Amino acid sequence: MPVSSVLMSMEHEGITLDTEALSKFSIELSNSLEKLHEGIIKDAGIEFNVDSPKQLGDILFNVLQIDEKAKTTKTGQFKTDEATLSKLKNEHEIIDKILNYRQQKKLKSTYVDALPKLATPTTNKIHTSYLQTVAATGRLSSNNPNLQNIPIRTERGRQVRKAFVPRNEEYTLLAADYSQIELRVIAAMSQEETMIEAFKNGEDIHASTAAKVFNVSLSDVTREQRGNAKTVNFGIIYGVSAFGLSNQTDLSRTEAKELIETYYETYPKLRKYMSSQVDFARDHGYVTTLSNRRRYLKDINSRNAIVRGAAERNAVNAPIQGSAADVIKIAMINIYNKLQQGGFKTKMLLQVHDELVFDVYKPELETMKVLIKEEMENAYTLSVPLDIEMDMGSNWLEAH
DNA sequence: GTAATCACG
DNA sequence: ACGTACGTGATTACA
Repeated sequence: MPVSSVLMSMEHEGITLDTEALSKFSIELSNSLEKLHEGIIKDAGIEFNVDSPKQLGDILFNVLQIDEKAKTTKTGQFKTDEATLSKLKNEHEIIDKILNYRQQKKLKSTYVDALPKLATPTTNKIHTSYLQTVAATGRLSSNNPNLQNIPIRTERGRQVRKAFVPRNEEYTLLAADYSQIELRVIAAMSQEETMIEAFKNGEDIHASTAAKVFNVSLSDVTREQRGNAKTVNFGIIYGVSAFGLSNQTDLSRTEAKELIETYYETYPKLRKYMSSQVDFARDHGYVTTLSNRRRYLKDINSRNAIVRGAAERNAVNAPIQGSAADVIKIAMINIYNKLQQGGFKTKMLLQVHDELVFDVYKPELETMKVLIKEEMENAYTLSVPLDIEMDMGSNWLEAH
């Protein structure tokens, strides 16, 4: 309940959009899309709707016969998703054009063209809605428009993020995000000393994990080892399988299985904690977060092993993801109250699961850096420190 | 209304 | 042999 008034303020405040930058970008994308579309039709040798996965699958696998062992979806259509197409990049020149077309079309229709239409004409501000009763774990969700999935991973995507700007010259955007909050939560909840120690020492957790599981010194950890350790660390939060890990890495099923086993030997309390969560769920029918939010798991005792397996992963993941959500909500309430009490002009604008975005009145900047960091790090006391990264700039990309 | 796809943490 | 990592929302095609 206390979060709701904070969300109301954030929704009402809105964030300013550089609509001119987006309309220029839209024209660029139109030109690029037209060329790609032309090339795709030429390669196919026949006119078809490139936006239809059904028609595209027919062209790729029946007409061009790019892959005789093409996989299908549960409805019998050929799969044409990114993972599938990426593997076929070297088989035909059409593939790369389709991947580029898809990416640019997504950016244009979902963000570049859609967002300016939602801006209030007099202010150029857009106002999302935050929902507290959608996500099963206690996270927020955002819609109309969703401002929790603004692109960042590709260069073109980052152009979209650049269009989120401070309200005027007197303000700067500041983004503050929790560093590895879910891993810190699982380390604290499981009381896994080795992992707690790594966080207390301010270590790079993925490198630290790699050093331990591959039995090398921290300075000898290769990029590949760190990458694999990072994937396992994330996988643990979701309830990894050897299959899932091998899918996400270059490791074989057997290697993935061995890595998971070594991981649990390195962090034995983690495995204990995870099975205790599953046991609790079997006995009570739900699991809880730090703030006692419950997630009910009706399938936890299902006779169907697939269904039960999914519920067991939920039993492990929900307390972690949900506790991280508890922590940031507490931080939001405390920051909001401080901003109100201090009569500051700075406003909290956005929440993206482990990140808060502020429009900071420049004369308040030094005060805000301290206040925000302090409140986020001390929102909840765990047996591991919470660490914040923050940055600022004249747009959301620079602030991130 | 559902499926497929893809954007984010 | 099966089916497999957690949580969302928007767009498009299509029945």
